[in-house]
Amino acid sequence: MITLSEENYIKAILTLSLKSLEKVSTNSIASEIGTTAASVSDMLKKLLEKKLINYEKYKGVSLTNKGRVLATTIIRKHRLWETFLVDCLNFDWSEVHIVAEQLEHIQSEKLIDKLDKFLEYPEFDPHGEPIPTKEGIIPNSNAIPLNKLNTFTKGLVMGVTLDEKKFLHYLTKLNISIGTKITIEEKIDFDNSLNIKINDSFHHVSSNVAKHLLIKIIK
Amino acid sequence: MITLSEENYIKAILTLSLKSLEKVSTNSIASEIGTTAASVSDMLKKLLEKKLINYEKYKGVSLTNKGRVLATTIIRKHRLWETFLVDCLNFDWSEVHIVAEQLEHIQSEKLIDKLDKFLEYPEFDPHGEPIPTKEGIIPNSNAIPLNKLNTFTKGLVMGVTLDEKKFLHYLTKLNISIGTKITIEEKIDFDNSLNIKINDSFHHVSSNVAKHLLIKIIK
DNA sequence: CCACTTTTTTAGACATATCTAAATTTTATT
DNA sequence: AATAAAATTTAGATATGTCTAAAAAAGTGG
Repeated sequence: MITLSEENYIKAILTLSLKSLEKVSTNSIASEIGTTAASVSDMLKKLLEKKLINYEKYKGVSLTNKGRVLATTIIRKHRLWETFLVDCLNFDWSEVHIVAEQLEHIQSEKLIDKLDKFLEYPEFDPHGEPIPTKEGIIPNSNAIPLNKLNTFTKGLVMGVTLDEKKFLHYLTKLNISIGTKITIEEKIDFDNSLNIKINDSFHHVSSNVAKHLLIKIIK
Repeated sequence: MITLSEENYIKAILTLSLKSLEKVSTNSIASEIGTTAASVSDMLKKLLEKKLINYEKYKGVSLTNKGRVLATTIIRKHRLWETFLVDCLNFDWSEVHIVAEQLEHIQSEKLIDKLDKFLEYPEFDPHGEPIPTKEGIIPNSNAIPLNKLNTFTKGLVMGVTLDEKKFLHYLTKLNISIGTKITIEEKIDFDNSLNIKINDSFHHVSSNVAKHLLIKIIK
């Protein structure tokens, strides 16, 4: 069972992860949530225990795949509820946030699927932010395929353009999922394959893999 | 600030109050909520502190006016959300309860007013239960005016049919509000006035007052 | 490379909400 | 009215999530 408080931390960690390449710091989480570094430190132990984050003392935090899926789901719920509040209930877009912060924690997959359908599968919330899919993918405007990036460009994986079991399985093996940080280390002219850095380890991927990975450039 | 847990207790107390004339017992609350009598005992102290209940050790519980208003609001929210789930999202009426149990605790008066409007001010939820008004009145099907009741009939005040300041002020003075238990002690033929028992004290009311009080007969 | 600053963690409290087991009060029965 | 049974409360624990203050680790500049 994941508590409301844990959900808020996981969401904050994703939000911060999307802003920079660095691992997320205890202090940044504290200021994002509006609490103390001590409280964050306590909570990180619990989140590690539940395998929602990767965490070493004094070394910062990143989300595990499980954590990323959870965080994305919460953001999906938040943005769908915001859409409902503005489109159906005629709320002003500026006042929906606090209400959606409560609604995003309602536990019912069925509810959110039915709400999605009722709203006719909106792609963007009232603030223009993309609504993550049921599968945990954050559809992205500024995301471009990995093979179009220049050497030494850094970016975050925002989604994939191929929904094939073997492909997704391969990505998992490479430790690539939504939100994973990738740096282009070298482009090989011969076959358009790439040497890339995934988190802290180096890998080689084919052009065919690269063209199906959507990346948002950061920093 | 009222916590989620406190809201659940207050709601349970109203539910039980509407079923019988007796003061609500610790054990009945425990089985309604699904907890132990010890936990209920602890919580009752907190609710008394917050002036949401009338409570004396070993003597049972009743809601104060403040508590009744809160409880009615929660039921209003619950029933409006159930209506939304069934009418808009095509949930089956049998599966909405657990989701509505979560949604009923969302804190936003504006949200519930707008939802009410969106649903076009429904009078009954999908289970046929009346939806309390914004003012905390539980509209009632089987409620009849106090002056139509026979001697020694017992009932609960379900609403009023006169929305006049002086009238409501007078009811407050008599300690009458939604959910108050009334027994007809004597009907006076001369002017159709009544001697009634309100909770444990006796009062005399005019025919004019009696005809504007809606009562649901119990037991 | 050593001292200073910043960041992070730990230690120890506190509040909420729950539990089990024991004590107390009320109620029912003989 | 005494005693047994039932209901209720208290005592003492536990778990979550928070805090302040102190300790420890990491980073920074002369």
